[in-house]
Amino acid sequence: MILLPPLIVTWNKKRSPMLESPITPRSRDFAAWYQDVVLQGDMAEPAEIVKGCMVIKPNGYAVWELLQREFDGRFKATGHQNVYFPLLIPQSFLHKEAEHVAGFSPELAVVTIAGGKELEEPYVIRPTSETIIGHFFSRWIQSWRDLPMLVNQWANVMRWELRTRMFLRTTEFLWQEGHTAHATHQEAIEEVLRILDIYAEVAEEVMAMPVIKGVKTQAEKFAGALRSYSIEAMMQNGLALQAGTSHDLGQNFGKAFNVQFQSKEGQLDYVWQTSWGASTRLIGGLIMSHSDDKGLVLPPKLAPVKAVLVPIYRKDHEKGQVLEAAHRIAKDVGAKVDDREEQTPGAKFFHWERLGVPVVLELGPRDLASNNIVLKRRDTAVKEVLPQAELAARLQAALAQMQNDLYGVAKQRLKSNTVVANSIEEVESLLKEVTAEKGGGRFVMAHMKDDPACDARMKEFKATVRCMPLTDEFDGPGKCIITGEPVDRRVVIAKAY
RNA sequence: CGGGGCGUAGCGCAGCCUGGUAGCGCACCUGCCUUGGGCGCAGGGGGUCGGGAGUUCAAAUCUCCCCGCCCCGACCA
Repeated sequence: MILLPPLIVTWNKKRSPMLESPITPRSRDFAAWYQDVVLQGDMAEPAEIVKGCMVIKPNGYAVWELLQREFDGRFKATGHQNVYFPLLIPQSFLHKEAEHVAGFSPELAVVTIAGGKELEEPYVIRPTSETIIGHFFSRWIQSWRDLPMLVNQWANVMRWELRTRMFLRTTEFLWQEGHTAHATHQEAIEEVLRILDIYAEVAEEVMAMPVIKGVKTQAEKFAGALRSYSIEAMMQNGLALQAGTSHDLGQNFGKAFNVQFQSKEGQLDYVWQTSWGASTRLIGGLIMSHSDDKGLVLPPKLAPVKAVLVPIYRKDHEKGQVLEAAHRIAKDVGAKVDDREEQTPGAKFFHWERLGVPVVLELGPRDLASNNIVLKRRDTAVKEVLPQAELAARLQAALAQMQNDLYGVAKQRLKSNTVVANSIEEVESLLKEVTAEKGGGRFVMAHMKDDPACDARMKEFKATVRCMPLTDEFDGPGKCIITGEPVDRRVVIAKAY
C-alpha cells in the first residue's frame, strides 16, 4: 500500500493529534489519488469477490441518478421513449455484422449452461444492444409511417476488460443506450448530432466539464458504425476521457437484421440507424475534473446534498438555542443539519469536505448573538460571514457561482494544456514533455489524415487520435504531418483513459 | 495476458528474516468530559492470520500449490 504523509494540523496544535490524510496527493500519484477520492468520497468500492466489478454506494448512485434525470429529460424532450431489452443475446446475433463481432468478440462473457443443461446456442451477456434491437426493429418497422423509431434504454452491460478502474472502466457498467431508425441518412445524421449536442450540454452545463465535440477516426470508430462522434474531456492530469459517443450506423445493421420499410413512393429500403451511449464512466470524469487533495468536489447541480449546516455549541442552554435555530434556518434554505451529538464540529467539517458537499454552513452562539451565519464553499475554501436574513439568496448565489467557477477552471485547464504541433517530431516532443515527471498529458493539435496507418503511428507515443473536432479555433486546412497530403483540419492527439 | 505489490479484528498496519501466549492505531461499546477544522481520560468487546497441502513436538512465521485484490504495460465506454 501507499504510505501516506502526515497532514499537519496547525490550527489547534495543543488539542489535535497529528493526523494522516486518507488521500494520496494528486501530484504524487494521480491514480492513487483518484482511487482514494472515490473511496473516501464513499462513491464506490471494488466488488472484491467479483473480478473487475464495483459496488456503487449510495453517495455515488445518487450522483448517477441526478445525471440520469438530466439525460432522461432531454431524451424525452426530443421524442425518445424508454424501453428495455434482454440482458442475454443469442450468440449468432453478434455474428450478423462482421465488424461488430470482430470488435466485441474479445470482451464477451458467454452463457453456455442454464437450468443445468448445456444450451444449444450460447447467449452472450450484452456488451451493447445493437443486434438484439436490430432484430426487433425488423419486426416493428414496415412502413415509413413507423419512422423515425426513437428508443432509449437504461441498462447494464458487460465487457470483459483486462484492466479495470472504478467508474472509468469496469467489467459491468451502467449506461443508457439510445437506438433509432430513420428513413433517410440525412435524418440519421441529424439525430446523431442532436444527441452529441445533448451530451456536450450535460457535460458542460451540468457536470461543469468542458468537452470537445468531434468525429472519431475510422480506426477509432464503433465496431459496425459508418462514423462515430464523441465528446472528449480533459482530466486534471491532462489525459483525455471519452465521455459520450454517438454513432451513425448507416444501413449496416439494417441490412444485417433486415430492417426494411416501404417508402411513400412504395419502394422497399433499409432503415438508417443510430446508436449512442453515455455511462457511469462520466462519474469518473466528474471526479477527475474537479476533486482535490481534500477529497471529492461535486458541482452543485450534481450534488445529492447541496448544503450542510453544522451547529456549534458548548453549554446545554446554547445547544437548545443553536439546534432550534439551525433546524429553522436549514429548513428555509433547504440545507441538511448535521446534528449528530457524537461528533465534534471539526470532525463534521472534514467529513462533508471529503464527500464533496458544495457548501457547509456554520452556526454557533456568536452567530446567534449577531444574527449571522458562516458560509463556506467547498471549491475555494473561503468562509463568509453573512446576515441570516440574506442566507437563502446568498446560498443560491454561491451555488450558482461555484457551478460556473468549476467550469471556468476546467475550461482554462483545457485551454492551457492544448498545444499545436506541425510535425510528427513536434507531436512526440510535446507529448513527452508532460509525460516524464507529471505522469500526465495534454492535447496536441496536428493536421492528420484519417487513415488507420496514421493512427497507428501515435502508438509510438502511447497516444491516440481522440477525435477530429467539429469546430474549434484550430480548424483550418494544412498538410498531414505523416503523409504530407492536404487535410482540412487538425485532430486531437492525446493519451487517454 | 506479462511485470510488480499486497492478503493478519470493520479499516489501516506491525509481527514473518531468526517457528514457541496474535499485537498496535483508528473505528466500535460503557461512563465522565468536551464542542468555531479530525477533543480527552478510564474501562471494554471483537481474529478460521486468503485457502489447501507439506516440514516440525510446535507454523501468521519455513516449503509447495491454489485463489483474490491493487498498481504498471499491450486491448477498450
